[in-house]
Amino acid sequence: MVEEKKPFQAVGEPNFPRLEEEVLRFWKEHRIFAKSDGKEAPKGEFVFYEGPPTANGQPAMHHVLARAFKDIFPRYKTMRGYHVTRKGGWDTHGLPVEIAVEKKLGVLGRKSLSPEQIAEFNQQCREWVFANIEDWNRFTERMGMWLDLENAYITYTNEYIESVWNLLKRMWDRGMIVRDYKVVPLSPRISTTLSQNEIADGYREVDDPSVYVRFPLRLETTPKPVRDSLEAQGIRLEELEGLAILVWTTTPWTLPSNTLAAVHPEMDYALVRSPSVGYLVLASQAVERVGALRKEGLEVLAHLRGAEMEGWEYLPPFPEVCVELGVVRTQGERREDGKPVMHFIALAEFVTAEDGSGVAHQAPVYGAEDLEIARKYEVPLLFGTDEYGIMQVTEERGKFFKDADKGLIRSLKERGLLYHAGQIRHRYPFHDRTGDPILYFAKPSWYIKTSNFRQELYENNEKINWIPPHIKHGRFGNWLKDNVDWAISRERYWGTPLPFWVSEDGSEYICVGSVKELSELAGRDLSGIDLHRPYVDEITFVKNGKTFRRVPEVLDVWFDSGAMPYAQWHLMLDEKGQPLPGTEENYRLWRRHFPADYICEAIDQTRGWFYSLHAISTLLYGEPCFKNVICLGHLVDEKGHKMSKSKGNVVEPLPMFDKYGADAVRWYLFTASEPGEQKRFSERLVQEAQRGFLGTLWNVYSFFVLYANLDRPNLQSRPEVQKRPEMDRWLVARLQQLIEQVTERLEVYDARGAGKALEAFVDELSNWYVRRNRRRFWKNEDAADREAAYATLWEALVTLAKLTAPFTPFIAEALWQNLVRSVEPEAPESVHLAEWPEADPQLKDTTLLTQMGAVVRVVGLARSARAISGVKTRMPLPRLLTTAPSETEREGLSHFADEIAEELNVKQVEVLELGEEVLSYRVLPNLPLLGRKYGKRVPQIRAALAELDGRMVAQTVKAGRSLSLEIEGERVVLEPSEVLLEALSPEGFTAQEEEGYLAALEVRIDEALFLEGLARDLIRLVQQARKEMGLAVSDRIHLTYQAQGKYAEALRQHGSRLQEETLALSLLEGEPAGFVTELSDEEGTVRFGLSKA
RNA sequence: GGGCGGUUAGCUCAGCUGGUUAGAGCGCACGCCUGAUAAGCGUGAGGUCGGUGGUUCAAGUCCACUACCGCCCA
Repeated sequence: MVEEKKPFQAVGEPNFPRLEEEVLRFWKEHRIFAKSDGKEAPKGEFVFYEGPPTANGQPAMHHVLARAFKDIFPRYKTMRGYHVTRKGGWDTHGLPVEIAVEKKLGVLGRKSLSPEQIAEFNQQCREWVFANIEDWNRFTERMGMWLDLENAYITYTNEYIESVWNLLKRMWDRGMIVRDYKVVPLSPRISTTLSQNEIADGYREVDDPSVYVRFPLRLETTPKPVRDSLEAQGIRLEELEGLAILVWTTTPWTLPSNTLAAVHPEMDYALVRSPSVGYLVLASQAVERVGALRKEGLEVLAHLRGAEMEGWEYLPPFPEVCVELGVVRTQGERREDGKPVMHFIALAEFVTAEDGSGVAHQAPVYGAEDLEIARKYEVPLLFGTDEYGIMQVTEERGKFFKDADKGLIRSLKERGLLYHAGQIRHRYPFHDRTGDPILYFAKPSWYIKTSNFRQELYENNEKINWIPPHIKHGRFGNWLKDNVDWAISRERYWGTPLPFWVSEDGSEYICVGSVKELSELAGRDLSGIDLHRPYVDEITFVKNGKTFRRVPEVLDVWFDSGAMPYAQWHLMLDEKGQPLPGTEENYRLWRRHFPADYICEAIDQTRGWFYSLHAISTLLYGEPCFKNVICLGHLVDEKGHKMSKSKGNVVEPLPMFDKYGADAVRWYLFTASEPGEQKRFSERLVQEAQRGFLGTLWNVYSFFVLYANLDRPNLQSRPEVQKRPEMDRWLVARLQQLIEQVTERLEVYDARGAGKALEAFVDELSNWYVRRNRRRFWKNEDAADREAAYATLWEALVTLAKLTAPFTPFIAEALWQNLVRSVEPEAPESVHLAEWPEADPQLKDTTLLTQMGAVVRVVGLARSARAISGVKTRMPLPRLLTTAPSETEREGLSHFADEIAEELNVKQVEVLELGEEVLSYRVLPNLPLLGRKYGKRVPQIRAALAELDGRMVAQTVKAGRSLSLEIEGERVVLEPSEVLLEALSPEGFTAQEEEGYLAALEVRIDEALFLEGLARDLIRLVQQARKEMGLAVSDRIHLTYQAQGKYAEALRQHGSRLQEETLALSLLEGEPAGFVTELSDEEGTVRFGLSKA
């Protein structure tokens, strides 16, 4: 006999990693991703932007997190009938690449590389960028992320760069780009700009000078508020000969560059008399501390508010410097409007009096905050050093800046300006490669005037849906509110060159917006040229009789990535916003993919990609370029520590995939915590996810296949839902509910909420539906009932395959292939080509759902009661009394009384109506209702209710009558809905009660029940033996036995039941033959002999 | 120094607009089931909800202050 082919492929122990490899092979062979791309999309485009990672490092666990969230919604939307373009992208320029290459080459400063060296360096960068591209591609694919890697945009390509130039040109034309100074951290000597990252590790504790200097005030310029204030305090200005403001600094070498002295507008300042140096102004808070430095008492004569002193002029410590540097012609020169050019008191919020005198020396060349203030007061810059940190002024000229401190302090002393020179210990950054202290230095820089668009940036942000919501007005909103101009230039090599050409005399600039434009300027065709340095540097041209050269800087890489909505399609527009000739198709592609419906990255991108995207689109288009954004929290280790290579707590993704499967990792990441929260990650947690959700789902699936292969149900034509048993109709209703929940959650980008709904369903499916219905799948002679059961479970599993497809694409595919493709040859080739299920409201029987809810709840209570009683489940109990708070639920309990009885092994289930004899009740106020109505009287009402006879209240409520109470002489009438009744455990039962649900077991075991229990013991004994013999579940047997005592009696009464359960064709008393098993205890002894029929 | 987030059971996390006895999973202990079986299920113990003060009939939830942890910025 030829064995018939099984309807379904046998399902064994789950091996998720192997399953995933098979699914990957299937996808590849059948080009499923490409087919999903070509699938009909009646709902149009759902726009997704891939935030480009840099591929120069290894993909790590946090990339799995981002990629999982980037994958789930496009998959979902595709199933819902959208088309999703999943164009990959790579960020290729910038510092991380340069640093990696520098390390590799072992070069240090690159202050002045020759063009040949730049060419070589950039070539290395270009190669290095994709050092790990293979790993990235393999990893992306392996984790089940569908991304078009073949057509990925790459930021270093000429097309991309040209689009970036085009964007810059359009900003340039609108006057959005300016050149200004920016304070950057330099490594002096090599004069190389460092990044924050490079200096972050370089902080050291050092002793630096702490110097208090007198800046003599020019009394003739005393502001009126100061005059008035002093007068009111009885001080005459004329008497304050030699009055000086006391300024503090830790960088004496910057004193020659002083242009302002800053005070806090709200702070209180004191006018004091020093026995040693005369009149001084300093922060009141600092008076005692500063006096102590010179071991003298400072006598406070008057108080001034910081704001009053604004504009008060002083004589700087090195007044000759400003003339020497040619910034002004004479000392004390004034501007056309009569105001001083520099050297006056300014207001600044950042000033404190914690250290120093509460008056901050301002040398704007050497501090970012100082530069801000200088801009505000329109004060010029005094460059006391060059960009290598060499002093250019004073007698210390030619010295390294740090070495100038001593001489300058001596000089201050000679000039009679020094109040005190000491030392302070603080943290200061050093460049660890040169060992030099960092020099903060104002360098000319290119800016985009984003601060002019603060309002627009903020308003456009209002249109974006942020997940989690607090980012919108928190981290991102605040950042926009305090927006400062975007510094876009970098003195680097590997980046998009700034397309700005400057005339030789520095007076004219030209921004180039395309290769074609550059060709025209240069008078030759440049279409083949590499748009990187050094090649673009070599292009010069003459216009209006002047030779133009490119400025040396390259572009901030964040501009590269923020330009991807346009540059990924090589968008090229003219000044009117129309596509340049020949780029119409690019334009069309861009329009179709702008703005994005959804993007997702980790929280560190608020100031990175999220910002650059937002800034560019707001400035050029006046609208946001993404509508929904998930901002992921960081991944940390199990102890909440950052994962880092040095700590050795990094969890590699690929080994996790190989051990537990990508689905398990994905599931964990989706459901572990809110996406915006920091997530603790460890192998153990992934394992938990695998065992919990995926394992249970797999179990149900394998259960189905096991029995379906035996029974061969007809799944092509399934019985109508209305004609199926109630239990099936319940599962169908529950399934509709699930579809609604998952869909609703995914619509609002809540993967976790959807996942939780799936978990709850799978748990109920396994531990309620399958558990309760096992018998219907095994040896069920009732064909209609059996077919209904298979149909229902099959539908549930198929629907689950679809609902889980976006989350766990592999296991979903495995289910689909095995369950659907064999039954419905017309079905889509892959679950990922299937349509998202729609809930059928007709099938969602809410009454049934409520009733089954009560059943499950009561069963739980009864299990608890049984555990307390100590009587094991195998022993039948005569009766369960039960009730629930609502009429509907009580009906449900009656309706499913047989299910409950069987589940709990009780003979009878009795549902008690409200107010029945055996029940007593706790009477509680319905607080949400009563609280609003009675306020302060709630505690009294509560107390009064507790006094009442519960059964009487129950009867009143049952009759729909209101309840009358007497509270402190006043009558209070409560509606039936305003009180809650909770049934209490009746006397003489082992019971559990909770919120109105009750399960009370009658623990009384008579002879008949006892024998029945013993019979179940015997059944179990034989079943165990069958298993030990290695029989198949369908094998028939013959039984022989010898029994004494109660067991003999149990067999007499329940022998046929035993035969039925154990598939025994005969049960004969006699010498046990074949496989022998026995049992002996105080109830008697029994020996069985089993032989295969 | 500023901004944002977090702090709930041994661990990982829920807890909607304030409302009855604060939940889940894992772990632990105990038990059940035995034709989903080298699986499955249940029950139980375990929490002063970081702290203090306030608002309220009622606070894990709202307000103020504060401590600690994390991230970002300076």
